[in-house]
Amino acid sequence: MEQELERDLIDRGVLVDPSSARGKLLTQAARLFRENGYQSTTVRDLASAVGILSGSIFHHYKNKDAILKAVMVEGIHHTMARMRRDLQRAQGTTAKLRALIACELDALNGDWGDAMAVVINEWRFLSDGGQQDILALRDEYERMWLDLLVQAEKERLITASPKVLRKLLYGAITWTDKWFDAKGELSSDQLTDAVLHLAIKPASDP
Amino acid sequence: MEQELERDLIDRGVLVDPSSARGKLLTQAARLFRENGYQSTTVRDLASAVGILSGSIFHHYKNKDAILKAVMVEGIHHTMARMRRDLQRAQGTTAKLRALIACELDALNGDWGDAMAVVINEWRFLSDGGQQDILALRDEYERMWLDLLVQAEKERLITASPKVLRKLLYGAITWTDKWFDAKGELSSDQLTDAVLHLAIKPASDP
Amino acid sequence: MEQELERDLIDRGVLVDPSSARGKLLTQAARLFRENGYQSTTVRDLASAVGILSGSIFHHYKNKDAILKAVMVEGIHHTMARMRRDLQRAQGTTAKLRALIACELDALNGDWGDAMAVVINEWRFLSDGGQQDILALRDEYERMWLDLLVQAEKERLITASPKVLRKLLYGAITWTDKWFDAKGELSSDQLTDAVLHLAIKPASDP
Amino acid sequence: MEQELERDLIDRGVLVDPSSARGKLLTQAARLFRENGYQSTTVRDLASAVGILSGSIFHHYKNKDAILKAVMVEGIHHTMARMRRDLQRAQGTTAKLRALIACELDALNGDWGDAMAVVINEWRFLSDGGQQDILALRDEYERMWLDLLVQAEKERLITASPKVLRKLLYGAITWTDKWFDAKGELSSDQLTDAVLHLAIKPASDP
DNA sequence: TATGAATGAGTGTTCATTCAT
DNA sequence: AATGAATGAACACTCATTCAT
Repeated sequence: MEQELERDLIDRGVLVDPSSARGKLLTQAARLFRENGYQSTTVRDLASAVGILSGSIFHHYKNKDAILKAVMVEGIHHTMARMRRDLQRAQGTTAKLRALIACELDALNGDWGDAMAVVINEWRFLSDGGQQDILALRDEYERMWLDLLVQAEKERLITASPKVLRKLLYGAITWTDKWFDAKGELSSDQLTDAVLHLAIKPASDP
Repeated sequence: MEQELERDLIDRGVLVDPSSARGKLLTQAARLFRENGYQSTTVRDLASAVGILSGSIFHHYKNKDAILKAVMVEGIHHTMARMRRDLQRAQGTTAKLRALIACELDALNGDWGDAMAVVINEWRFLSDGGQQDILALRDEYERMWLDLLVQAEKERLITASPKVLRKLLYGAITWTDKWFDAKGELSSDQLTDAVLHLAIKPASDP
Repeated sequence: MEQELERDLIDRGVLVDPSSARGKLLTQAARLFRENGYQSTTVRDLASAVGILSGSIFHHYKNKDAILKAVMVEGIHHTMARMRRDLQRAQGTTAKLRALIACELDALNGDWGDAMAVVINEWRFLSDGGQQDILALRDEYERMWLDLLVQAEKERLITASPKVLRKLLYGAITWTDKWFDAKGELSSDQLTDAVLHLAIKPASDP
Repeated sequence: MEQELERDLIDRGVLVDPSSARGKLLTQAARLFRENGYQSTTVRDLASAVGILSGSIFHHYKNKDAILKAVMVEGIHHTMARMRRDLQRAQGTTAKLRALIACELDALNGDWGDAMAVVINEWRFLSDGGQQDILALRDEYERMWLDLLVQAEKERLITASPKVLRKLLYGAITWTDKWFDAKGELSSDQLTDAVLHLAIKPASDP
């Protein structure tokens, strides 16, 4: 199911084929950037992770910054594609909100979790130019959230302002990267519910 | 009032006098580490920010890592002192919870906001030894939060588990560093309330 | 003849080809270390002596210590190869002893004299790890001396204990590095005889 | 006995009083220079060894080079004084030669051994000016040896030329610093005899 | 004499990037 | 595409020396 989604994006040229040389490089870069940070990961580290020499990296990407940007673009595209699909499938505002939260949480844990973690944690190391280029993508991404929260506000599901709530939720969700362990006591579903209930209080029993 | 608190800590040797050479260095280091990140801030940057030459830095601190650690220790000590005081002043669990949230939010905006932001964002760049040393301090800090949330759970003010809720709140609060502007439309008080209501449902109108 | 010996060692990978980049670096390093000492020779000195920039040094050797170690290994290997060959050629204990003395004296004056002088004079600047690695080589080297001196003792050619005599001879021989001039009045042969007669009383006239 | 010799030299202003501040500094400098080498010993090391701060060193000596020179001057003066005395006491050329050897060996092991070891091992780190100044002292020292060896040659006690023999003996003797242990199996007396027999072969039994 | 903060040139080392092969 | 030697600017850190107090 997930693979279908990916295949489609690759075929349309949005994502890089992960079995290609560039794709392998991106996968390893995402992993290394997440594990050690962008600045602590050397071009040599990247090269040796994919089995080539450092000089060869620059046949694939102009410079290190371009690799960081490419990792981020992959991460955002992938997450957005899933969000669009899951949003459509869910019925009702609360269900849709739960879907978005689940997507964003899973984005940090699933196959493309490395890339999305890089978007969040290494953002400030992306060059100004790179940030500009990606900002449009992020705006589109955020609009999906805001539109839904505005709807939730109309339905009086939430009390805080959509903009503020979104940012608080974003912080809470992205920080899970630092502490949540999918194999621990707390399940992904329980975590999703916990986050959902930050925004929406469960209907009290009468 | 705030200054009294600080003066006391300085006199007791917990904090460095900010008017001393070491103090000035720490203040500037906190600012630069926050603005540009630990790794992107060079020792020469630090030196020129306090008007000395790079070699002189090492008369005050053994190495760059020691400066990072000192900044963090300052930040945590300062925040903890305020938390202890405000916790005592507040009456009732809800008020105490609001006090902790306010402290943590202010910790990122007040005079020592730079240092506290460094604790959060540059943690992984601190050497293993440094992390060990500070961990005890952080534990003490987190215990204040957990004890209060456990109490809130007993009083059925919160529904999520204290541990999970603390981490979600921590993420939401620390992320404000990236978007909240004290001079913007949203006041500090309003932000504090918004965070409080992530944890506690506002009392319903009778 | 000497060149054959060298060529063989290079082909077997024991020695570095002196016409390669690494080899040139080693030759110059040996010379500079001998002339100015290890600590007084900067990496920049080494680089400029072979016509590259300082950063490029580290493509060939991990660090400065590795260069020192490599110089020493070259020196010892070269000297040992000559000692083995000349020992085999000489007939009789006295002739063999003279051969060893000549080898050790020449080791400080010939093409690889710089490297051997570095072994003697810069030993204490080699890292502990490096010393460990080379110690095995030195042991092998010293065993050749000791075995011969033990034989000489059996034949009553020498009176002092082999161990003590070896050390006294070692000091006398290596110190020639500081005063002996091959182009001076005293010839190499005469010097060799002088050292030989420290150990062995010249045959009395009948 | 030894102390009388020292006291006399101190009173005549040749040596520095070891109980004075300068004297303590020199004693510690000799020890540190011997143990770690001149270049590896920092001015801070010297200062902390005598319990002062680094800046204060320069009230006693103009610079680090002056300390090295002072250590060497002490060492040579002390050794020469002993050599003069013991030479006078000994009767006969062989006895005198044995006395000189004993003096030079003891110079490396006795109270002033550190200083004399520094003369030998750190010589090349002394500035050119410093070397010039000390050379006269060393010449005087060496003349005592040469005069005696010339006499020994006349008496046909030795076969090698006095100049060459002196240098070979110097090498053999100074190298003992690296291996001889006064508490080991070999006694000082035995070592002295061993060195003596490098120069003079014991009369063979008829 | 002693202090200790400051100097400033210098050290070994790193690393993204280039380029002839 | 890939190599790998070379670049060169930058880095954290060292240390003999100075000097106002």
